[in-house]
Formats: sequence, C-alpha cells, structure tokens
Amino acid sequence: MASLGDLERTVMDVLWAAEGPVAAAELRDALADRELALTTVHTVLSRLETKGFVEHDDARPRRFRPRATREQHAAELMHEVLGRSGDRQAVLARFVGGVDPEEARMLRQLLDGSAPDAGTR
Amino acid sequence: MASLGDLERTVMDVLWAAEGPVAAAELRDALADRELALTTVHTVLSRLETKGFVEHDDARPRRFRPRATREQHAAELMHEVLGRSGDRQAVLARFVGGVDPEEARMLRQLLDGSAPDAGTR
DNA sequence: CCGAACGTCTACGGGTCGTAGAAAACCCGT
DNA sequence: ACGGGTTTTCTACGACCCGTAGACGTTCGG
Repeated sequence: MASLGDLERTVMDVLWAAEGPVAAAELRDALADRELALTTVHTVLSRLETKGFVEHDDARPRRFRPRATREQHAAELMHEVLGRSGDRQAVLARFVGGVDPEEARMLRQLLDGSAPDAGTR
Repeated sequence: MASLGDLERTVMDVLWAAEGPVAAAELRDALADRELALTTVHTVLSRLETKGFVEHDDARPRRFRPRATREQHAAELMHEVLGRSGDRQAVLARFVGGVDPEEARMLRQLLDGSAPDAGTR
C-alpha cells in the first residue's frame, strides 16, 4: 500500500474528520496554520487521488472525500503488516500482549460475539 | 518509527531468518541474485544501524544482527498504526473482523490465558 | 462578457535510498 | 615485519518522493 507524506496524512486527517466532502479552499482554511497556497492543496489532493486515497465529484468547486474510513484504512494497514511478517501467530501474540486491559476485554467480546463478518464493512 | 526501503527490508529479512549474527559478506552472498557490491551492503547496514534496526559486534569481520525480532517489530508497527488512528476501538473491531477463523480462535485463547504481560517480552 | 475563483501543468529544492568507488585500516601467510 | 587480499569507512551520485508554489488556462456569477 502506498504510504503518505506528512502533509498528505494531515490532509487525510481533515478529510476523515469532516462530515461530508470538502472543497480545496476549505481544506486550505482548515490548515490555516500552515499558510498553504491553494495550489499546494490541489497538488496534494491530486497525489492522494493517484494513490487511491481520495476521490472527487464533478461539482464546481470540486469536493473531495476519502475512499475509505480512517478505521478501514488503519485496519488494512494492520493486516498488511501482519501479512508481511513471517509468523503471524507469534506477531498476534505479541500484539495482544501489548493492548491495554480495557481493549483486551473489548476484543474478547468482539471475538465471542463474532457473527460472521462483523466489523468488516 | 523510521521506515525501510526495499533493499533495507530485504536485508532485515535475511537477518531475521538467520540463526545468529551475520557478516556483510554472508549477506552479499545471501542476496546473490542482486549482485550487490560489498560496499553497498555495508552502506545499507550502517543505515539500518542508524535507524536502530541492527547492531554489530566488534569481532573482525563485523557481524550484524537485528535489535528486535521480526515479530516484535511487526507487533510494534501494528501498535503504532493503531495508536495514530483516532478511534482505537473501531479500528480493532474492523481488524478482528478480518482475521481468519483459525487466528480468531487463537486470539481468544491468548486473551483468556492472558497472564498480565504475557507475550510482551 | 468580464473579473474573480478554480483547476491543471510544470517545476524546483530537500530528503531518502539504491548503488558503488576510493581510500584507509586490518589481518594472514611467509 | 611486509605485502596483498579483505574489510570498513567516507563520499558521491542519480532516481524518486514530497512539500511547495507559479503560470496559465477554465469556468461561473453578475
């Protein structure tokens, strides 16, 4: 999976946090601390599009939105790491060893209640 | 966490697969298909060292070894992704939704048997 | 139809990474 | 102790990625 630069990730964070699709100018404003030129935002957006992270409608000001939710993306990344990693079971063992007890409890629930496919979509 | 280039990852894979510490020349041979110059291997190793992925002893031919197991590394990566990702619970939900039943069973076991800290170290 | 907002295309400078030569440091056999 | 191969270090270079933005064409609202 393609990986993201700093600004790219920041932009994705804004998009993920947004309610609906977002126009370039809104993005620039959301990142006002960076004082970005509008074209910069456009460049980043089009790269994100090439990488498959966002898409835009054809309304006039174009509006951009993420192709996956932040959670989908993170979960996919985790699976990718797991997949590329030799002994999956050993990795999972270490992984669950490191989750805090709160989350461990939740995991147990998720696994027990697992209707086939729960949480996938 | 610093991320790895292609060759860097390949080198780590060799080191992780190896029984013990490995000398640069052995690495070059293990990657014979790439026809790398020895100095190339050295460069990569020293970058990996800078990034904290390997260390070497002071024997003559230096011998290199990973500072973490492949599994530790993968698990850390997974935690990093999880940490940077907003709604941890939602991510975990999606994540476990995607593990195959085999592994789900194993996860349940790991979670139930969880003596505090099991698998951490 | 004009001006302002928008979008596309091109570019550049810094950083990382694959790649390796030059040269220094080192070790073994004689 | 010396010379030649082996190892290590230092330096470099080209490709590519990414942050950044200007130039210039496009489109919409009045």
